[in-house]
Amino acid sequence: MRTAIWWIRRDLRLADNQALTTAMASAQNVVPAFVLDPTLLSSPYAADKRISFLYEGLRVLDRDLRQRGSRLVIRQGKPEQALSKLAEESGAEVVFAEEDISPYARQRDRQVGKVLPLRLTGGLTVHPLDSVLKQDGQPYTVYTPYSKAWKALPRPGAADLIPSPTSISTPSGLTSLVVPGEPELADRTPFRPGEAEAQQRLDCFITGGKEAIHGYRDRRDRPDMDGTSGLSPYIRFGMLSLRQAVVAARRAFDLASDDVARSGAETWLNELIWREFYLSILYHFPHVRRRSFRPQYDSIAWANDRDAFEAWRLGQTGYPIVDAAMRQLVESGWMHNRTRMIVASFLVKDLLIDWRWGERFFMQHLVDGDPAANNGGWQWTAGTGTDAAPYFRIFNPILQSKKFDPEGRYIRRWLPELVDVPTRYLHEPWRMPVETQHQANCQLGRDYPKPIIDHAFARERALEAYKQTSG
DNA sequence: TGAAATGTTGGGGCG
DNA sequence: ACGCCCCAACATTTC
Repeated sequence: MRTAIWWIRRDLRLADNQALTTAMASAQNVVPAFVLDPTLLSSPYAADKRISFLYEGLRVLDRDLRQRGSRLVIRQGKPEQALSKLAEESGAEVVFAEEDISPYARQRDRQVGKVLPLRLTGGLTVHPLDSVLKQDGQPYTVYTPYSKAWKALPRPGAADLIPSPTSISTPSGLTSLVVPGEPELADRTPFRPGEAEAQQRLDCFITGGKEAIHGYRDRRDRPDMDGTSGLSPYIRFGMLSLRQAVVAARRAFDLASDDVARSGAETWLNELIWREFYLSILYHFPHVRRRSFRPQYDSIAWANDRDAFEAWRLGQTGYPIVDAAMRQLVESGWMHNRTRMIVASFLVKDLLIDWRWGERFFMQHLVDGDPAANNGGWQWTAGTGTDAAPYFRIFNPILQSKKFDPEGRYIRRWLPELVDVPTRYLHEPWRMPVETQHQANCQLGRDYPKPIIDHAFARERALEAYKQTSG
């Protein structure tokens, strides 16, 4: 075959890329193409910061391609139309792409498949999603048995990773749009896009000792520490493949000098498997995108108070750990995983607001926003999903705050109005005597809100509301 | 990948 | 010395 299109979607990398490799093995010329899809870019789930990260990532990918004698071709419009036109112009006979599994992606790919030969390859996951199944052929719906089955399969090693091609032959003369974007938006997140940046972060994480993956088990739950990998946006856009990450986890395991270090590597591997588990859930149960995995929970009598949602969204609930986390999300496009659970529990259980409101808001702000992982996380917290927390498992935002941000460094980082509040009042500032409020330059109700709800009351209300579903 | 309520145990104060 | 109470610490059960 003379020419093929490598259609890039969420695989912005040259190394370990099965779609690119297959295209190059099948055709002499490869056209790396990205389609700006208005349906995705103007979706109610779109996020400015995530799109900026994507656009910057495309610029970096274009530079990487040019170093190999190729270039990125950007087009706009409905993918089936844009790709048909590009195929015509370039003489491409086939389109290769890494499989994506969200309901929209699958519907989109069906449309493209109607007008062009579309060959989908693996690469989104380590194990193909229909290869991790129970004995009876049904998909797993509980994490632990899923992870056991996942780990029982042969795992890729370093030798299985596909190296980056040294040169790619691409026909000249094809027109390309300039990547749109506002770099100043991208600057407001702590993530610099690109495959090289992803590799560098991965290397630091794997070889960084007790401050990195080898301390991961003990540090990952502490939002006041730099204890996580910070790789989620890169995995989201395929600047790092899950295979690469899993191989690195193994390497970290082998480098580990004691049980703590080994369990750090094992814990991180489990997080990668969680990601794959939720991809599997969305693939096998696409209805979760709109509804509860367990139908009886679609009948919860949500309070859905708009003012309460506003307070949550703006980080004005009066619970410092919640508010700090929401400010972190909106300002940086990222939130620590522990606080994701805390704010989600607060929205769903304390404020009794439909988890879909929170799911959408997260998608509108997270640089790493991924439909499968985000949906899985929200349904887990809401107790409506697979492997769900039982409905009565309700986080106490004060205890969580004391436990995971004991000195309040995370709270003070994101809530400047509380910097001078003594630590003993920081997790529950409403207990602060008036005199202390003056000394701390923080008058409750003026500089920082009083709590919008009493947790003990909210807990009882949530238990009652969930009980009504007879779940 | 909770938290609260309830139960149990054991040390120490005290009459 | 003994029984009784209190309560912290821990365990178990319940939501």
